[in-house]
Amino acid sequence: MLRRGGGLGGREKPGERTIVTLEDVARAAGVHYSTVSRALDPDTARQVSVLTRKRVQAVAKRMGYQKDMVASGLKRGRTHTVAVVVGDLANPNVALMLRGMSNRLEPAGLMPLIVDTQNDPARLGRVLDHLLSRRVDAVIVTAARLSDGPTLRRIRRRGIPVILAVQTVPGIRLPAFTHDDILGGTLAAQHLLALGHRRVAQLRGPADIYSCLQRAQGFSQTIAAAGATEVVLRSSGPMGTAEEGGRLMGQLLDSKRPLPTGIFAHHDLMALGAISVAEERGLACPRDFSIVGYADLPNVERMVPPLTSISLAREELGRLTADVMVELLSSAGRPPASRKLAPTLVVRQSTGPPRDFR
Amino acid sequence: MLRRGGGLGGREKPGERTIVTLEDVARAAGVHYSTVSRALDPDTARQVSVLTRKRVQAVAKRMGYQKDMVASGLKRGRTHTVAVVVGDLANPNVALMLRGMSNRLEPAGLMPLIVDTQNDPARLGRVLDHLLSRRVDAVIVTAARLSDGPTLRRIRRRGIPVILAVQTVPGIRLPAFTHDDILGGTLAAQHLLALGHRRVAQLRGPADIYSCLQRAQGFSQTIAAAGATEVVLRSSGPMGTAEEGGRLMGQLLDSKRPLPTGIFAHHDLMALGAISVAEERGLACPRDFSIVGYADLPNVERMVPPLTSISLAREELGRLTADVMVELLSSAGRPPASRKLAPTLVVRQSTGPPRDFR
DNA sequence: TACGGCACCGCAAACGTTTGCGCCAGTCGG
DNA sequence: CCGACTGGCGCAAACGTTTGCGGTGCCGTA
Repeated sequence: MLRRGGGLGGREKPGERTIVTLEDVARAAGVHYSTVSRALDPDTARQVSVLTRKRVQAVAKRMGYQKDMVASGLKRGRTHTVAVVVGDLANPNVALMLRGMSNRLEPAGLMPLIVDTQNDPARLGRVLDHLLSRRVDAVIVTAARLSDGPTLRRIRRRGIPVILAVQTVPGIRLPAFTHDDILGGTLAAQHLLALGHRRVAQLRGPADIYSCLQRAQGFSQTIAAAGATEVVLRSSGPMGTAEEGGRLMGQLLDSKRPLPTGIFAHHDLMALGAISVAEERGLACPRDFSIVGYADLPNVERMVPPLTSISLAREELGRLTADVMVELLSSAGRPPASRKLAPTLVVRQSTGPPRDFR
Repeated sequence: MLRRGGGLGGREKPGERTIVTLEDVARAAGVHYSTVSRALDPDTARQVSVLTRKRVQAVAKRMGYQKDMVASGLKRGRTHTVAVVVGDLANPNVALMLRGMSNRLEPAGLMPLIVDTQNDPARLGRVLDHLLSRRVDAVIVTAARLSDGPTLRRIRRRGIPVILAVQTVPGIRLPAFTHDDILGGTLAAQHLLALGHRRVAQLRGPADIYSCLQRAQGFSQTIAAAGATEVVLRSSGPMGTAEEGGRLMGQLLDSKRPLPTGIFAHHDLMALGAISVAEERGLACPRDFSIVGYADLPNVERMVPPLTSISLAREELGRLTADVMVELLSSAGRPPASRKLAPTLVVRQSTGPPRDFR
């Protein structure tokens, strides 16, 4: 029985923290500790006779032995740990995806190491270096910006599996699991067109986020194909805040052109911010303009008005990514293929037929 | 230079994953690897002459050496890792607190291991065992239920520091950082009383969550002291869902007694669910009844009606807890004292003066 | 009886780092 | 000029696990 000092958590007693090692179990069971190691690992258990195996397992259980994953990690070079880099933990989108991911990683014995870059691209490199020094088995990056290509390639050269989720970077040779944002933009456009809108606006998210480019592309090309006119407002600030949405809406209202009747915001919060600003100026949604959001945030159906939005399967995306990672780490297999999840349009009350009023 | 196989992340090349060890650096610098170890650790750097120290540091940097935290952890018995057990990652309350916590732990070189019990009390024990086998330096439990006392005591006996956050358990000898929920309940009651409500109801959260008991206590005793009458509805389901709130509101409306004019819900979502159900029956808030929520969820001010709520300093609580943990782990100090953060009342439009209507 | 084969188990070397100990060459005081 | 001391560094033993290798016994067959 080995004792370590140092710990205290409310009471102070010298030399608490006793940990049971293989050797302790071995002594108690009257075998060599290598035998204990074999008896307790399902993969090698058949190398020891049924008799001693049972005995060792019983003793181990009685003594409360638990494998030291740190020592095991050092020896095997596998820590059963995967780094998950997120842009903002408090983003409900991210949180839901993490939940889906955790639910699949944990049963497989993999522990996610969740780190938050706080949407600061500069932190990605530092954070990844730190994670590598912790010898993570793999990395999942959910917050890749367009400028992160070099950093991602550098990590890949370290030889550990890297998977992208939610966000990807064009031209990078890494498996990516994302939402089909072109489709998302297309759905938004089709919905507005079907309602009869011919003059639309787009409130774009940051230009260094690929999914925003995709949303824009899907939307714009569908609008253009229908021969409708579109005005584009570009956000420069952080991703999807109500303030940004309000600011862009303000710009739209300040312009001399007639207000578009249909608006596509790249994020629900942007849509909500836009609605607030419009209401301050006496415009009502959906009476004076329709707006469709993106990401389908929780409780957005309880807002006023309940927001028509593009719904993303976030937990599902997390689960999918995790499943692929588990598969990749267990069977040393071929690199997995990227996949896109189809978003769906959820129609609520922020959209309706246009009413020309100017 | 040491090579390990196995990794692949999109490309397959045998024997990538090269990692630079102390020995590699030592060879390149012409010293023993123990000297390298000392030269690179600020605490021991003065044991090596300035000359070789500079040289070793330069070589290490040039070769891209990074300390293997796994090996270091094994040797030192300190993994610079703290377990953070949460009840539900996707809960915005939790996510914000985690953000606050991460922001303070990471600069101190501590990595949070976030695990989600999915509000399943039975998982707490298993999850903690797993974390202990990963040799975490400390544990922060943010999801303690009343029934978790024995499990928590068991972990504490393992000798590593345990701190409670958000939720605590009465009578346990562990430092806890929580919101002052008695005060929260009191504030809600005072607000309703000040508006003139004399007949109030309380939609309680689960009975095995201490903070709900505290909210109830603060509310009820304030109401009673004012001589007003209160009816209590008890939730049996999971914590703070809109469905639970709606169900309890239904019970309230079904009872023969006149509807209380002021309602205190133990969670914003419960309040929202209650409002929905009431509206289905033709009652409007705040015209027919006032309601005050709890936790002040993000965007709740954009709901209809904007919810009067008890606001909690979530990020602050996370930061505070993390700061204490950092202090506790660095200077092997005395056990820290518990602290309570004061919530505040945020008045919006779901509360107003009563209007007797039956 | 001899011997190949096999099942079971012990031995010891790793994995990469930390650290007590001890050696060596200086330096300084006596 | 000698002893004690000290700064700088190497040596090697840990930390707890995994695992190739080799050594026992035992069985079966020749």
